[in-house]
Amino acid sequence: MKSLKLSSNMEDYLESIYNLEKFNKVARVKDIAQWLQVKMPSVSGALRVLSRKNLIKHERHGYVELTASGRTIAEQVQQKHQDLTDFFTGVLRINPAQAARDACRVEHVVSRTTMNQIKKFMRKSVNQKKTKKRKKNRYEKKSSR
Amino acid sequence: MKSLKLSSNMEDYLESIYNLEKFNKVARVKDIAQWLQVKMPSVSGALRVLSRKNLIKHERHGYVELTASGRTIAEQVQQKHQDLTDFFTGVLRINPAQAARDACRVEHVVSRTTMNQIKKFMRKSVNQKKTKKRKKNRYEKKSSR
DNA sequence: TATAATTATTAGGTACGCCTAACTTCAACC
DNA sequence: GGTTGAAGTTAGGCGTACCTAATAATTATA
Repeated sequence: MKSLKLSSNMEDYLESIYNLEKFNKVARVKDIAQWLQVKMPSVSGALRVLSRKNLIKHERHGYVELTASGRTIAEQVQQKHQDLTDFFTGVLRINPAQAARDACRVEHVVSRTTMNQIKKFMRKSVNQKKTKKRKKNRYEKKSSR
Repeated sequence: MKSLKLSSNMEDYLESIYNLEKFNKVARVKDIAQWLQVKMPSVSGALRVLSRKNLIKHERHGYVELTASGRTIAEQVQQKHQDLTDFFTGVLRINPAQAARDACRVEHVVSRTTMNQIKKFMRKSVNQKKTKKRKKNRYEKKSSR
């Protein structure tokens, strides 16, 4: 590994490789470009940087693969993405498309502290909803008799 | 005005000028640099850009002033900042310092839609708290008799 | 297997945003 | 009124991240 802190953009590249490996089995330059809405030369450049940091393995004209450390980072970003999306749709009632767009940008700038509180909040609000549901059901049963 | 969409960085410059005008009466290059943790030449460069977009007025070696349209943008960003900070501290229970840091970064990437839902959510949760408080108070009175 | 189409890379250029070093302007003080 | 220190600017350079155009490698097809 070279430097520690990764730019938002490099995180995006890792995340897209992670997703492509998951959905397409393999990640290719063209697919990464399409996923991130950039041109292929931009991907080539980024892959060189990520290779030097030992976050991916990439041989000329070959598939792109995450290394163990690359995967770890990708999973962390991906997890933030998922948690933020859930929070935006489930708590803030934002439509899924917009929630995904916001998550994509927020995931790179939000602190660990805040992510933890978001998750804590969601656990709490899930419990509250369950309680409400139980109450509501009881009420409905009563009134339907 | 030249182009419409402003970069995060330029928004930061506007916001800092806005805050300095508010707290120091006037905004100077040196203070902006200090506020944003950059060097003075970076500020000079940014001010040239903002001038060309008619968002600030700035004469060589003089104070920096927001124009009407610059002020409008600065206020919008500042408002987002405030709302996010309130949300982070009030709803997510994040400590003020961390909340401010997160707000600084999130304010540039979060959508209008999401900001609106955040505000809606806060209004709702304020009402719930009031209700809870009323209930609690009633309960306390009862049990203290 | 030669050719065509697709995929990937390299070369070179742009924009942004930061920096240091060197210079200018301003204000304050002797 | 000249000197000096602080504030501000300009010049020039660096890193990131994108692009187009040209070239190379690979894969598919006739």
